[in-house]
Amino acid sequence: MARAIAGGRPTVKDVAAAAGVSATTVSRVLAGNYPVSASTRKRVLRAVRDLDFVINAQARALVGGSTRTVAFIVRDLVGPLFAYIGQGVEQQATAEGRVCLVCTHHGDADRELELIELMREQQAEAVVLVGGGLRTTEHLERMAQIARSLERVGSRLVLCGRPPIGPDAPATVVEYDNEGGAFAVANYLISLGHRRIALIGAAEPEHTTTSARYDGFTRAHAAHGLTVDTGLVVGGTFDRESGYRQTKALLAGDAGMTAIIGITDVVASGVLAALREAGLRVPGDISVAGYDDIPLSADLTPALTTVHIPHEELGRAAVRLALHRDEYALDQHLMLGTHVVIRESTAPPRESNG
Amino acid sequence: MARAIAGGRPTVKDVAAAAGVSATTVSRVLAGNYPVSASTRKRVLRAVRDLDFVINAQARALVGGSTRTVAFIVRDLVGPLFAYIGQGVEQQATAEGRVCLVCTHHGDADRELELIELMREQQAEAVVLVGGGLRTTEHLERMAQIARSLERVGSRLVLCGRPPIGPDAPATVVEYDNEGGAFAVANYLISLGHRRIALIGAAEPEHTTTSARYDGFTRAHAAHGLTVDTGLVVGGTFDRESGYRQTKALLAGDAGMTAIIGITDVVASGVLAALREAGLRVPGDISVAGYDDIPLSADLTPALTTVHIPHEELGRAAVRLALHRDEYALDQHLMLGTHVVIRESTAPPRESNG
DNA sequence: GGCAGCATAGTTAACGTTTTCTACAGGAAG
DNA sequence: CTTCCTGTAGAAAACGTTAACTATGCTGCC
Repeated sequence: MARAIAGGRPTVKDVAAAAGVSATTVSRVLAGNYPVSASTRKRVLRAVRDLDFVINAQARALVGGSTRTVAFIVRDLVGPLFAYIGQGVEQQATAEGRVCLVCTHHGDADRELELIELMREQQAEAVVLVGGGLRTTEHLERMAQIARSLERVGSRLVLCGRPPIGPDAPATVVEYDNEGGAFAVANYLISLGHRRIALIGAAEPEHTTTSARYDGFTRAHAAHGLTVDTGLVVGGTFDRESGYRQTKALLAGDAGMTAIIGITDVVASGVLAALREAGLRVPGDISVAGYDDIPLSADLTPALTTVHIPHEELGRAAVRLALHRDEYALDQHLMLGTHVVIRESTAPPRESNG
Repeated sequence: MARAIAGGRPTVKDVAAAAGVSATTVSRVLAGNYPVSASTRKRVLRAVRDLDFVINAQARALVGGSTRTVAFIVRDLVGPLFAYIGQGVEQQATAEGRVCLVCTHHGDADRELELIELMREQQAEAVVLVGGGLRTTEHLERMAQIARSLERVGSRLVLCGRPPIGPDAPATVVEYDNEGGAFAVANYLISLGHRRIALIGAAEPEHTTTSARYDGFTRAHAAHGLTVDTGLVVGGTFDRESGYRQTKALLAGDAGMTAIIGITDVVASGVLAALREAGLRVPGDISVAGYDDIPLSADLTPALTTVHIPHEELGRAAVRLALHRDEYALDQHLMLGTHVVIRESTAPPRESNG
């Protein structure tokens, strides 16, 4: 007892001395992987409590081979989308007895690479990259190289919500059906009778998220024998402000749409604000839909029809697949489904002609 | 090169062999803390690149003494409040060259204690506890003991957004003025002329956050010579559903309040929903305020008057103080200010009698 | 020319675990 | 009464790195 109060960190040796056994025996009592007599076990556990001993995870990892650590690298902790995926990662990691390292890169691709390197130093068993990234060939090649680097040291690169980097790169990929969700929501609006549907925020064709959603939007039109009026497809960024501004512009231009799809829920919230300001009622005068199904969307007025992404399962699956890649060897590329969540912001157009 | 492709994780020894030097020299080149000739350095760095070597952080920590790791333990990753504080923790940790471990306990106090233990195994330099916790003497005593345990191993317990656990417990505390914010918002409503103000969600008197807010609420009344009608102080959890249900109940009971304060913004969003459903206008018929100033509150209709908490600075300060506790020795208890953010959900009562 | 002092580099012993491998009982089987 | 397990325990090596010494040339100075 005196020792515990006096000294620094007690070690296995200290416990062994206090219990009158060898360090080996202490280790075995703690691990429970070797027969130890009941009386010895009792004495050891007593000493552990008395000294307030905890094992040194670093030392254990050094000899044991594995750190039991999963890293996740994310743009920001605060975005609802990222947070939910991160939540899934953390939960699954915890469920698998792993500890979670987290880093943010705030959209800086170079920083992202640095962080991966850092996680390699930390000997993370898996490195989960969350959210979209650059699609330049240079970046992809660097990423593939990193995937190989990680594989060499027994770790695993996991792409979560981001398309694969190449056929030969050893990486686990967990995507969601971005194009399918866009198809579904556009299809739903068309089925309601809408014929002139605007898509706001489809700016960067190189961005994987944007282009997949645009593709689904187009395919839905084609499926109904319609063609997309490119005048109704406008760009912008992923924020609220952008949705607001672009909606104002469309209204001013008298585009004549009966429905608007925001490229994300956040954009859609800006759309709603602009429409409200213009005195238009949703969904009476015009229907609005979003994408992502972030918690905000249920709280908007009216509650937003949107596309649900299985955020949390995305994170969980990422960790599960990566840690059990022997069992799931054939399944290292997973595509999770999306579906439309119908709320109050959509209705048939005023004069239905469908 | 062949070695890098063939083998497992290259070690300092492998690099040393490839560069024709000793392991010590490699270590010195990497650390840059000892003179090494330019030519040697070049050869070593070359070998590092060729072998795609990264240092083993565990082994370094084992001998070097420090893991350069900060742990933060939080209720959930997804709550906006926690996420922002977590963001602050992560940023400051990164700025200080530390790596961040994250765990969630989902409100389970025992799990929280387990996690602290786990972080002690991980040899985290600081263990940051985010958000309110229980205030029972038993829990406080256990917490104090943990603080001492951590101190013995050179780590540090940090309470972030939670009051101190006791004068003798070695812990860093970064609070925000919870009581003051509650006073301010209640005072503001009273000044507008409100006399019957409901407080929704003040359920658990043992919860630190709840009780501080209730105290501020009471003090504001007292400052104006008013007494709180306990019939207007109702319990519930911290979610939207709770705000919704409790508001319904108050309306049904004909409580006659002219303003409602939600214990959090999320609760307040439920309040707004219930009022809207009842056909009451905010702030025309009734005023509503929240607490926390999460991003959602600006997007609600009407935008919510609330109390701003310096979320991110809370997290940053927590890490800063803990890591530099030699410099900030006298300053290990910090109280950050809060202030009311007036938006559109509050106005004088319909028949002002103030 | 001898010697202090500096710039480099290497040797060796830690750090705190786990994992062989070895050891010694006591009991069962022959 | 050996012999051979089986149950329990310890000794020593290993994990990958760093830090405290030690060693070797040099340079420069008396």
